[in-house]
Amino acid sequence: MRLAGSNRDATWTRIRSAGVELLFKRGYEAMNTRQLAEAAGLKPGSLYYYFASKEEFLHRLLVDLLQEIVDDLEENLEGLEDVDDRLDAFVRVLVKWHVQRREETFIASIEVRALSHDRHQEYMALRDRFDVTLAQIVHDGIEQGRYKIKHESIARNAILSALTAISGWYDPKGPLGLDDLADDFVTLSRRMVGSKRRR
Amino acid sequence: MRLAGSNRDATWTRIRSAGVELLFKRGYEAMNTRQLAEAAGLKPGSLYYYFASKEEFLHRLLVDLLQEIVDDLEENLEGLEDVDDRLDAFVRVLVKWHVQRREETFIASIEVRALSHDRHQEYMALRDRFDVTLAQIVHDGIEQGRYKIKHESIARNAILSALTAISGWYDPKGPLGLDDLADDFVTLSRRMVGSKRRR
Amino acid sequence: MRLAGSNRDATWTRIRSAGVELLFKRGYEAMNTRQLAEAAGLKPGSLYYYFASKEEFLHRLLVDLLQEIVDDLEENLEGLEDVDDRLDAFVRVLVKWHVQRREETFIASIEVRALSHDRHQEYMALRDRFDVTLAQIVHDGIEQGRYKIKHESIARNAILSALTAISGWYDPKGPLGLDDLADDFVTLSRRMVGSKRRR
Amino acid sequence: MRLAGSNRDATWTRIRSAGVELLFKRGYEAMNTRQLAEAAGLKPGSLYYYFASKEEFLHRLLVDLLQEIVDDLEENLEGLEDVDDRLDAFVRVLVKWHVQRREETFIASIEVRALSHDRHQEYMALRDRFDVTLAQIVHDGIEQGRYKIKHESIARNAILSALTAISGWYDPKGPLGLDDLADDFVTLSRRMVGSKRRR
DNA sequence: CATGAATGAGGTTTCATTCAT
DNA sequence: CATGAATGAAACCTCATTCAT
Repeated sequence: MRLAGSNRDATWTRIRSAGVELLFKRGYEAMNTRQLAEAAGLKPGSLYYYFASKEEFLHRLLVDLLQEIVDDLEENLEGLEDVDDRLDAFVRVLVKWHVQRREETFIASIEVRALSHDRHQEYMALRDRFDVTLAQIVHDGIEQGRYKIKHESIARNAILSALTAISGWYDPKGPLGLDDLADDFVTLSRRMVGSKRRR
Repeated sequence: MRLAGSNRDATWTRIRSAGVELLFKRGYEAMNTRQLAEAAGLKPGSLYYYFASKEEFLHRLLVDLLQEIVDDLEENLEGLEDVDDRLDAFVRVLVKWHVQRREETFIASIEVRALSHDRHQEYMALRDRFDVTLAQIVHDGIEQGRYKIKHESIARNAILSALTAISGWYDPKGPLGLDDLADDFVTLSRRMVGSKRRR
Repeated sequence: MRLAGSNRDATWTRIRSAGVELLFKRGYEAMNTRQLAEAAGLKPGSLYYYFASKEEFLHRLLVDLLQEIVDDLEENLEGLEDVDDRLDAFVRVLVKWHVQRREETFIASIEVRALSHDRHQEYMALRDRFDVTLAQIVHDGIEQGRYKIKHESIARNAILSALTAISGWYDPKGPLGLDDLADDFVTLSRRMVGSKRRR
Repeated sequence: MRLAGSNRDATWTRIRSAGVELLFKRGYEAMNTRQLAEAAGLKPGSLYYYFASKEEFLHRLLVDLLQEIVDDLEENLEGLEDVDDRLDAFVRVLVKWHVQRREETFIASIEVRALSHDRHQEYMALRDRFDVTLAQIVHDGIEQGRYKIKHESIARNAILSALTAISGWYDPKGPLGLDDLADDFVTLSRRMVGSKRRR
């Protein structure tokens, strides 16, 4: 039966945020739909009015988030020509997402493995846009004689993994704020690629 | 009955390496004891002569590995006084382990969450030795005016996560060898801390 | 809210024919009310303005159909005295229904089991009229020395099951038409009871 | 844990016969694995040590039975040249199976629909051997001028469905024995195809 | 040591049905 | 009449683990 005042969007929001919390705390396999339902104030079966399967739920979370990040990234890089400007923007955007949407980015970094083959592929196709973007920046920097690196892929992976790891160690209740991280990561990244720019 | 020629150690070795492969490919929750037994050439029930529970198995894997790394690390740092020498050694040891024991280090990076509270604590206590060691190096470097860093914890976490992420992206069938990674990571780390040393 | 132009009878007709199709293709247990609602252009909850339960829906379908057949049968036998005439009429009526209302008769032949005890009884009481009618014909034929049969019940069941099985194998897109089946089944039935009549 | 004296084959036999009874009484969709387990003296999960899924269980039952029938049929037709002899043998074998393994043949006649596409196909491929065999007999009889039939497919389907329907109406506690049915069905079949042979 | 047989707890998912709107 | 939101019961199945043999 229908509870007075219940409504699709509000319920979905409850399910989503309960899901994020559970996934963050316990992980995909350890979280179960009973917990999710309870946290969202529903009975287990009712969840399936909002998603087709537990895995689809995870997938939607991950893809939606990634899409938001990719969009934001492209928007922020739009119009920037200088490689250092582009590197800075890239780093700042990623730091921001890993700090502000820490739980979700953490889930994404770990639970991609839980996706079925097809959904994994779809996710990865989107995720590749990150790597490609960074690869282009690094590559251009080198060609222009602005960056100095032995193996591009190593530097690129090091930068990217340092960024994505933020959600694993950052403590929002600690002394460091978003700006601290963004500034420092900009510095670290410039140093890693051997850029001359300091300010 | 007992298979001819089978003995405790040989069987344990089979279980262990089958477990590593399964944990690497599927993850702890997705791996089940049936698969493990089959891959080790046993029936499920027989596993329990070698461990008390699935979780204990994982724990042993992780702790044994970590102990080996910690031992190796301390051995390699032994006697080194200069911060740059110490940083180099730290980086080289970690790169080596994440390349040579790629699967196990990858498992460790992800499956710590599956450990029960107590075992998690125990593991983390040991793991902290890494951080403390690196923290000391970075701190000394700054005090000696050799390194230049705004927030130590940020740089430290960035270095450590770039190192531990290696097992996630490194492809042993690719063109890069251990030395390539070790050399490059030494360079990257020096740059990150702002060291002047170049060779 | 209410769709323009929708009215009780038209909607019921849609539900009924959607139900027949689904029951024919999937069977009672495999058909669900979501599919039924969708095929009828409604939401699941709305179905309950047209029936009290899924089982009642099935029951109504089966009983209504059976009643139509029984009525038709009695009408067609009305006034026929000769056993061969009566047998012919009996066979022709049943063939006609199993060809023209193939889906419904097929459903009836299989899904009676899904009815609750009481409804099953009610259905079977009506269904018995078939058997009784045929039994009477066969019995009279034997008494009159027109038919030659060892065990009446065997012949009766054989005839009846051959007739009801038509809806299981008849292909309306195949070469055989209603008349082909009716004529042949008349012949077959006469032969089975050992009637001398040939035309 | 293991109950004293339990053993694979004996348990499977219990599951199988419990399954046959339940499928006969309730049908595939209405029977559930809890009932099956209980009737077999097991807990539900233990069933899956004996089959991979409920559907696979049904499939195995049906295919095993069908294979036995087909084998028996071919054995009994072996060496028979005369069409009437062949028809007689065909009928006697089918009557025997539908009387002696009444429950299983009944299940088969109804629950084929519950099989998934692939398993349905496999089953049907085997089942076709019946039809082909009977078709050949009827066809030969006609060519030899021994049988007289208008549309072969109609007669063939009528004979086959009368035979398979036996398991639906035959009451083993009633007055009719296997021989009564076999003899009568031989007579009925000969009459249906218009054979001259009487004894 | 190892196996074969089974358990028990829990997992995800399905579905007929209800009822406020 | 119809929908939208949810329920509750039950379905099939998985799996770490136990223990007699």
